[in-house]
Amino acid sequence: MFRTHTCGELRLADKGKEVTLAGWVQAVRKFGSITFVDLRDRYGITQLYFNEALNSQLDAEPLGREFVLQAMGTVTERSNKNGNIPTGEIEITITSFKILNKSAVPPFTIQDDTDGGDDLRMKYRYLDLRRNAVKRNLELRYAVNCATRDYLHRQGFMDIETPFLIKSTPEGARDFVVPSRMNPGEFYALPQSPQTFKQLLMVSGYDRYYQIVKCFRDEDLRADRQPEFTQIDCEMSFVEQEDILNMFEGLVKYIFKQVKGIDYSESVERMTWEDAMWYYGNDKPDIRFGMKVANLKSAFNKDGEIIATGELINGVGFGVFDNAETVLAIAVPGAAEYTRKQIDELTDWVKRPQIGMQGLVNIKYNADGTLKSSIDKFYNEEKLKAIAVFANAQPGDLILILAGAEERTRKAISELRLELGERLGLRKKDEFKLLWVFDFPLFEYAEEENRWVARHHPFTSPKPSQIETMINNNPVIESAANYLKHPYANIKANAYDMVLNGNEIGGGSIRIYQRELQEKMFAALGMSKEEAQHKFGFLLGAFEYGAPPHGGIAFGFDRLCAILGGSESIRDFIAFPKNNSGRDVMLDAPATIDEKQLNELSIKLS
RNA sequence: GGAUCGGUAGUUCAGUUGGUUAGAAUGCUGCCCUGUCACGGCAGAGGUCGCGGGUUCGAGUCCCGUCCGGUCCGCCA
Repeated sequence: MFRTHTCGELRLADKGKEVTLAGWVQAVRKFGSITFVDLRDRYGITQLYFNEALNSQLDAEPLGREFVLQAMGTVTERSNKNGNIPTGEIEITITSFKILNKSAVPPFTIQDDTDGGDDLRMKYRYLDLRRNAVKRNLELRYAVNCATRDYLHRQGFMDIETPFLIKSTPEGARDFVVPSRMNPGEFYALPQSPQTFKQLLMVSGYDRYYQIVKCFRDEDLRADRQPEFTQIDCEMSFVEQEDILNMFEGLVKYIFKQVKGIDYSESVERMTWEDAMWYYGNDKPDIRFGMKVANLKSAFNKDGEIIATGELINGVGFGVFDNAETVLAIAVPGAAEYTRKQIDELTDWVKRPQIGMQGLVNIKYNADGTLKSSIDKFYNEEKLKAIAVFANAQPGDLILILAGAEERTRKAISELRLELGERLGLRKKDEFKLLWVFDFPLFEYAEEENRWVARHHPFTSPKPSQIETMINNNPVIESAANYLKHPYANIKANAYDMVLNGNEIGGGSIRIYQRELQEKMFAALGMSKEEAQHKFGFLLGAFEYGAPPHGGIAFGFDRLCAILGGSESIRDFIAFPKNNSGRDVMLDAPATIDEKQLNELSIKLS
């Protein structure tokens, strides 16, 4: 037997027991003829005490960091206790020991606050994974996994595996492809999601399906994006949007409870996509804080009622506002006392190419009610006051205004809002706020191709009231400049996203389940009948054999874990992640393959 | 495809207007130490300043190119 106990379990109550421990040498502290060793395993650290009787053996077989050691001895009460670790009241007085394996000197310290940089840690990931900090993340991931399976199992969901070697489809992200040796010149694709398979399972009658499954997308990476990632993929039959929202906010609340001990008792907030865009400039707003966006240029409010705010800023000869398509403002609470330097710095921030604004207008709504702005030349105090009130500012607030083209300005004000929320400490890591965003547009206009693309995916159903609009109108866009006037631009989808603290953690839809509507959808996306049959014939065929109404959702598992763990980056919640350029620096993959392999696959490199 | 920050000892970093022998901490090696737990003390080893080119009397430092890594934009239904 290699061990009787782990390195994390012995306590004072075990005093006097004869035990055998096995683990890694965390640290060696030698004092003349006695030696202390911290022995570590997955469960904790236990101190070993080697007295003078073992001194000569230790001299002959010196211990180094990360050696694998088996040690036999007696559980003893310490004379000097260590309150910092759970086993700190005891030590093992060693009677004999055996080095099970030696270790080279590790390239970085195996400690919570390691001295290793990211690159090095990834290269030696198997050492990095020994560290508590990373281990805790993987434990959290496993807890989320268990809670998910537990909840879905109890709700009658079945885990059914779907294939990884499937067919490439042009819609959506780039596919990773795999050459077929037995079918020269042909390729499999790795799934971007099991979408069509889970829909086929609905046709087959497995009315509650789930899978915690790898998905693959050959697109550029980010801190929260990996080329292979894990989804909690779910689908249900005989459901409406409301059923799905209830079922899966139940799942997320259950995860909160099981993993974080949080009772998320209030109901999850809901917001239409239009409201999200209007008030936050963003389809995944962080609603942990306010600072809603005010549209100074619009003569209408969000509901189309005339409010004539455009009069506030137009017609005074301030070209920046007069010529802008959109003028958007946020009131930053308590920031009226920002210095010139701080405001200049914010101005530089919005001028960065990633944000791309020309400048930033500010109005200080001082605590004493006076106003001071960078546009005093054009607006008297009365007008400034009116703007401030419209932007929902209180005395003491700083109003920041961006002007420019609609899409860019919305995006910029959204980024600015998040940045200030961050700087003001309004985005607390331990505060969790869920939000459903729904009624997304069904289509998006793809400028390069002058056609419609599915905003979610081509299996998403339109709102029932708009099916007629979709069927009765020609999808062809006559004039690219006027695409917004096309009836398709206003069709809303039966689609919904779950947002957590400003991150999209899940998204789904009620699907199309009639062949005719699905064919119309493919046609709307510019696909010929033959093309649709060639690419999705299996699905269209299945829809002829009694497809039930169905819908579902998929959660980004890695991202959900990262947010619950208080991290921006998903890499530390994945045991073996890829780097920024999609490389595995430990394996040094991807790599070239030899001529023989290429020949077998009938592949010639260009 | 683009922007931006970084690359100096095993590791994490400092290195002034371009100027003597490139430093610190930590790790590593050796010796000393009977109660440490970030042990301590003494001594020592350790560098193609990512790579290539240029400017200069002289380059870790300036310029150009390139490779590698981080973050972001585009992209990611």
